[in-house]
Amino acid sequence: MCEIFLRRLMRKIYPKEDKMAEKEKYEESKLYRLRHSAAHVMAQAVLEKFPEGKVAIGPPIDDGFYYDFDLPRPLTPEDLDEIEARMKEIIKNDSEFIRQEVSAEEAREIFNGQPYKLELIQGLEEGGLDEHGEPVDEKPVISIYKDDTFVDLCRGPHLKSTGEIHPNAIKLMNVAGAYWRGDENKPMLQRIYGTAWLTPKELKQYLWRLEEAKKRDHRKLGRELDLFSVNEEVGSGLVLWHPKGAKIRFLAERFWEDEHIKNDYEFVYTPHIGKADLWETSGHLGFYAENMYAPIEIENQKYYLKPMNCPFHIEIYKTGIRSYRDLPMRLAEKGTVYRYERSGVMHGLMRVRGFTQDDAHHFCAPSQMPEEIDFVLSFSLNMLRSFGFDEIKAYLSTMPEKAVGEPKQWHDAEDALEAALKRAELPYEVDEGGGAFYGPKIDLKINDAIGREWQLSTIQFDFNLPERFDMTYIEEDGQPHRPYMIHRALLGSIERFFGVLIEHYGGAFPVWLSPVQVVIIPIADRHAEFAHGVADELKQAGLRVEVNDSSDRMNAKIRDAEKQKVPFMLVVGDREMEEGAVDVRRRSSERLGAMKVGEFKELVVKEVEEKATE
RNA sequence: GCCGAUGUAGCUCAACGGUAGAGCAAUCGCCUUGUAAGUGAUAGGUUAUGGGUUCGAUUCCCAUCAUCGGCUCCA
Repeated sequence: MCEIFLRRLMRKIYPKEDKMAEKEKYEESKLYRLRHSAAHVMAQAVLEKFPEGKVAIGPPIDDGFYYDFDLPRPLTPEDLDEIEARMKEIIKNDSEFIRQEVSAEEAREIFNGQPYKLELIQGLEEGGLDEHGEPVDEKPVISIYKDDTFVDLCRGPHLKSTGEIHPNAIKLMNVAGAYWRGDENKPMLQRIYGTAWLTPKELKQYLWRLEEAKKRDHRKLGRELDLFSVNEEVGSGLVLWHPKGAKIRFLAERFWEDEHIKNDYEFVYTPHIGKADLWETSGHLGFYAENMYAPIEIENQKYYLKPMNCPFHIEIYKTGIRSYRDLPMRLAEKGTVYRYERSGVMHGLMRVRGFTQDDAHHFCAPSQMPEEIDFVLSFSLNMLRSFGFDEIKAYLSTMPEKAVGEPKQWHDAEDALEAALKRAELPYEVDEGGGAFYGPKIDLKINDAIGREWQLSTIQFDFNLPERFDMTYIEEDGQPHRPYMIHRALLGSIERFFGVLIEHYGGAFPVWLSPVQVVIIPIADRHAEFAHGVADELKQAGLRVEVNDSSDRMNAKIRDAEKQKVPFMLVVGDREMEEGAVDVRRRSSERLGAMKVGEFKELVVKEVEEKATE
């Protein structure tokens, strides 16, 4: 899909309503004041250590706070320990936070020698920008907060005194570089991240949650479960799918394909490169060039690796005269695209340079549009739900200030999108003016098992490309008309989707997606033949089965299967052989006891069909 | 791309200015086992790559590449 050509030009952030309410609630909470206060305490500790240091800003954030500094040397982990220790002393001093309102002139006096603060003061004075560099309407009151020996330019609010911070409920986490005001042309500062909670118990729980998140990190599980790798020899951001990961992908894609066939999609295949002219026509070389790989030159022609599939699908559309009777046309392709990503941004499967989109383009007559939107939204939701994502939220982005196409087109499209959302009874937020310049869109985001939000699907209108490629169809009136075009990706990037899937399930995939569904564990050598017989029977039913006939102890085999997160373990020994049975154990450690092979087979086949999750 | 950290066996980690060691995994045996690790032996590394300093570098310095945590950007 043609995601955001002119995002920087067009993007206007409008606060989203319920996020807004949540944010306000947080900002009024004691926890927020505590974190803000902890940031001040930290800044004092840092300045004591580096008297010549310059302070920038230090707000509370989701799980804690940070503060940015300009310091004479890079901080080390030992420095953090020292700073944290000093913070605890400052807390024990229990000094009061004192607010004072000052004039800009007084503020400049107080923060003489602190260039970042002086810049902030100037911003406040001009009433133009707040501490995040965001525009503000009114000229704000300039306030300072003092505690112990530290004074900071600060809007507040704060705790009554530093003693309200529990010294064992704070922890400095790490140091990172951060640009002053987030601008990469401005100086790089050192940011210290800390976490802070009301009680030591909450801190402990938070650290435990971090550990849990680490355990389900898809990069770690990808290695442990032998799913994929990213290899230095091959190149950064280029994924190697190992047999087990590829098996999961195959199963997911097979389901995806079946669903598309059932829903009147037609599959197409398109090349990985295309001539410069194509990308000129599409506008990519104008707007997207910085994300594209350098051209390949052959016979005096420049070819570019495709960053998107749309131009090819459009060219397929254009190979014939299309009648309104042919529409809607739905062309789908799992198209592999390449986008240049800056070297520091790659992240496992989540952010890569080569990835496959489960892409499709819908071409329809304007009159068909509302129905087409309805269809594509419910199709997306079914797809996501099939993979076990039940918490889905939608984001509707509407016409930005600078946009192509008629406002009427836009509003019709937006209305259709919103109507579809309402019919789907989906919670959604509207990002007014947040659409790309070429059309409004719906993004679908899911919440994973530990509550993190991931964007997967996107459904985007495009009023730009049909124009650029001069696409037409013949209407009832016998005249050529411009079709509507919708880009959509349901899983998004298959690589990224896989990463989310791994983290959502912590590697314990539902049975229908498990690369190995059943491991059979013969207790002694004499049971191996029987075990293989059972395996064959299960394989006949389409199950993915392995027999662990190594000379390991049964316990070791169970441990191994558990670590590989195989959904079912079948122990077979003398008793089972006699009865033609298997002793069933789930990876959840639940023992289902002995059952006939046929009975077990039915159980698993049913779970596969139902796409059951545990 | 930027800031910082890191790069030692397949994995997780030791050690160190005098050319590397453990556990797990692997391989080969022995044991023939009842719901998360039986046991012995063997093999496995130009210490990411390329330079420099040094009598000597895996260790110190520089560059490159990659990874990690962030920033920026984003599917």
